[in-house]
Amino acid sequence: MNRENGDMGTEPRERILAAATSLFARQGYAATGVRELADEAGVNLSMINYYFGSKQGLLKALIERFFQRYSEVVLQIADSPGPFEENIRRFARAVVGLFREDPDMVRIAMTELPMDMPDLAEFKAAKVRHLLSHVYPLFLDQVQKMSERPFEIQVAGPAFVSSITWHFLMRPVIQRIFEMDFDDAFYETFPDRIADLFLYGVVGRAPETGKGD
Amino acid sequence: MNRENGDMGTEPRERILAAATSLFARQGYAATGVRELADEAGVNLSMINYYFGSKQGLLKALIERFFQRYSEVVLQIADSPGPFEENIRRFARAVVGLFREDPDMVRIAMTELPMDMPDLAEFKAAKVRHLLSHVYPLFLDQVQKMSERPFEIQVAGPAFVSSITWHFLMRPVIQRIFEMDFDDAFYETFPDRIADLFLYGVVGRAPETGKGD
Amino acid sequence: MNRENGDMGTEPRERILAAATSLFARQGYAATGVRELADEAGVNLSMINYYFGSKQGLLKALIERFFQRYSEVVLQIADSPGPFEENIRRFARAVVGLFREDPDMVRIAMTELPMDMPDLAEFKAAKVRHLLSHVYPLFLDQVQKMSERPFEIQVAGPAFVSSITWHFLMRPVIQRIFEMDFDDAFYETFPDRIADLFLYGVVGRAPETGKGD
Amino acid sequence: MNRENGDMGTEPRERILAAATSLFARQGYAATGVRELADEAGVNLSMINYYFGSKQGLLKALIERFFQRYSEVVLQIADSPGPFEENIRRFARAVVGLFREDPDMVRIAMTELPMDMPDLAEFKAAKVRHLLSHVYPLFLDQVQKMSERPFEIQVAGPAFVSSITWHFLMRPVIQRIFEMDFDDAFYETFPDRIADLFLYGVVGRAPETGKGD
DNA sequence: AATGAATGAGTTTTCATTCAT
DNA sequence: AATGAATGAAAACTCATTCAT
Repeated sequence: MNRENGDMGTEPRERILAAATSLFARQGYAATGVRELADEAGVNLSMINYYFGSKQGLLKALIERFFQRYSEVVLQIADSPGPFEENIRRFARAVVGLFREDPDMVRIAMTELPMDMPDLAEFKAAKVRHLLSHVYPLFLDQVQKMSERPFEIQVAGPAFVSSITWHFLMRPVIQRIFEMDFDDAFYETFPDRIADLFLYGVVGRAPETGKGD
Repeated sequence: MNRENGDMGTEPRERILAAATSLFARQGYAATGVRELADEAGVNLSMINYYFGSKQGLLKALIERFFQRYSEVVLQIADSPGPFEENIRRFARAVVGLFREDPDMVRIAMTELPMDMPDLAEFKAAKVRHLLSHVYPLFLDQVQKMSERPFEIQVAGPAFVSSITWHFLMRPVIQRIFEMDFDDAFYETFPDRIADLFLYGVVGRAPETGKGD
Repeated sequence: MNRENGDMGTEPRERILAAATSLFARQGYAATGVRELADEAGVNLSMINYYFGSKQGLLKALIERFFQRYSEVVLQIADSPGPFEENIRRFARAVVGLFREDPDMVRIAMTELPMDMPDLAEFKAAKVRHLLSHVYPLFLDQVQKMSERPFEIQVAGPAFVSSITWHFLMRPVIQRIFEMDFDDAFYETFPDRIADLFLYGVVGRAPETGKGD
Repeated sequence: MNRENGDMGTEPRERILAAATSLFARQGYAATGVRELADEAGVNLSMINYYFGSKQGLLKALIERFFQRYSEVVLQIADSPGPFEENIRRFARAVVGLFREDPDMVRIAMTELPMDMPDLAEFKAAKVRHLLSHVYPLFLDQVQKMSERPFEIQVAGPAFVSSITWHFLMRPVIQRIFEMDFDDAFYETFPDRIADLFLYGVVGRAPETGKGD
């Protein structure tokens, strides 16, 4: 064994997935070569095709894994619904928790849609639609009654999701701009900050429910 | 004149920029070939290097142009500040107006950051920082007083920007999910919906200065 | 095995080196294309980059190999020095023998210095300096005593080397001019002719240790 | 006039020739681009083809000019022959004088033989043959009588020429190796050193004729 | 006489993938 | 399971030259 990097204890297949996650997130799928990938993973070039059939297959495996986890997290909330506000907060906490586990995966799953993979595009669309069909019931009925304004899910839904996702996509940029670091303490309150903002806006009334438990 | 496609009235240079905008947005920078680009623009392959030096130079020109326009729009508001709420609404309207002009550019400018263009990354970061240094004063002081909760610009700022940007990045997906179309009528009210959401949240009080309803 | 030309017995790497030696010598490094080279070697185009990294890497490998051999030959003489005249003759014989093995290599190693390979230029300069530092002691001390005129190594050294090298560089031209052929018989006496000329000039006294006549 | 380099007083045609001489000598004909050339000369790109028809035409003009001058110098000596030794010395002085005027030209005329210019190759060969037919009579008859050894023009001729030419081709290298500079003083004695070496060798008898006059 | 935009064939290099071992 | 040599297509880019002005 004379490999030069990476976590050599783990399986080759896992090492490839880890290397791909890192490189695809940093450089993009199209801009990352399989040779570079094999080097980073410390495996032979041919192993990528051996395990995943093709570079495309590797990306597909990555994205499927991400949505698998996403589904688990979301459906768990959908299966035991509570009051509206609590749903929002649980959703924010769960998604933030998931995204923190592997921010690179977020970028890949959200960003990459190779033009020559229509089946992957369809797969993603189907997954998202399926997720939403479970999520919206958590909010839609209740918010219609509570809101003093007409509620447009096509506007509010993406806005809520984006306020979490965007944070992870742009985290390096945001950190540089505000010359700060997002540490564990920040992420304890972050989901509730997001939920508060979504529920009451920047100038809205104080929430009765405490943040960060 | 024996060109074979594209909008032949405009200049070659402009046709290349237009083709690049469309293709980069749809397929990504790395996945788009210069041959494909030249075909789409109806120009000779060499014209890309002739006008822009390299494929990278073309991307840079594209992004610089976008931020140029972005700056103009934002600084125009910053130069004549008004009350907090009005600033938010003007900002939302201006940015939505700009993004509608060329949604493809939004995707490119926000998404593409080729690993081997550190100068471009720095350029973008500098532009954003400069913009923000003009924008935040419009909101920061006033919102601190108005808000009943502690205000965190690092959370609320990106959330506000993302609620607009994300809409344009994900528009095709959102349209498919809700089986609808974003027409002119929608965009008349959209900026104020975004502003309302940011100001008062989904369940917040009705705005007095409602627009479009 | 379905290769179409060249000497198929040898390894691809060697075939590339052989083809490059021939083509670079005949046409020059810059004027020889990698496509042409791959054809001549009977290998796939990509093999050149596979084995040598780049066209430049191929040239470098060629030149390094030449100087490697040159060093061996010269240092072998330097390691067992004899009387001055004998040193000169042994040097001439050794160098002529080396150059005859691969005249094309001589041309390449002496002529090619691509502007964009400063490291190669430095490599060559270092090699030559190293060689000379071993060679000059063979002659310098003794010739100073023997010569009736002041001895200038900067003039005589290059003149001696050039009288051998030039022959191989200009051989095709010389052959055409004198309408003759340089055969084995010629090369048996050639080194001593060169040595005689260097030692005694065209009108100098006959050498006692004449060879080949 | 907003040109950035070169001697702007001279004609465009001359500036192109000067730039080509410098660049071809440094980088080689094949490795020098016409755009680079036009920049160096401070003329428009198209002027090269306008004046010389093609890049090849430019090289041809350069080489023809060199051999024109070479011929003049050599034939001037051939027209007024003297005793053998004097011929040798006059030849050396004349050629060194010529080469010093434009060392770059020497390199180009001696080195460049583009494969796709057979007419130029023939032109050069014809010129050289013509020159030699005038030069050899200066030496051949007389040296045969004087020499104590059999004289081989095919060996001695090139050796004599090379001892001068090589000096100019390798001058930068030689200077670096010996950490010295070839100044005017050096070139006053250089032709006679070369002639001495050719006539009597390194250990031959002292010449009666003084050097450097 | 002079320009510079435009051309198309050419360049070197890199790519994902395959295959014999 | 694993290797690494080999492939052929495609990549980005450069070239000398031409042409309308």
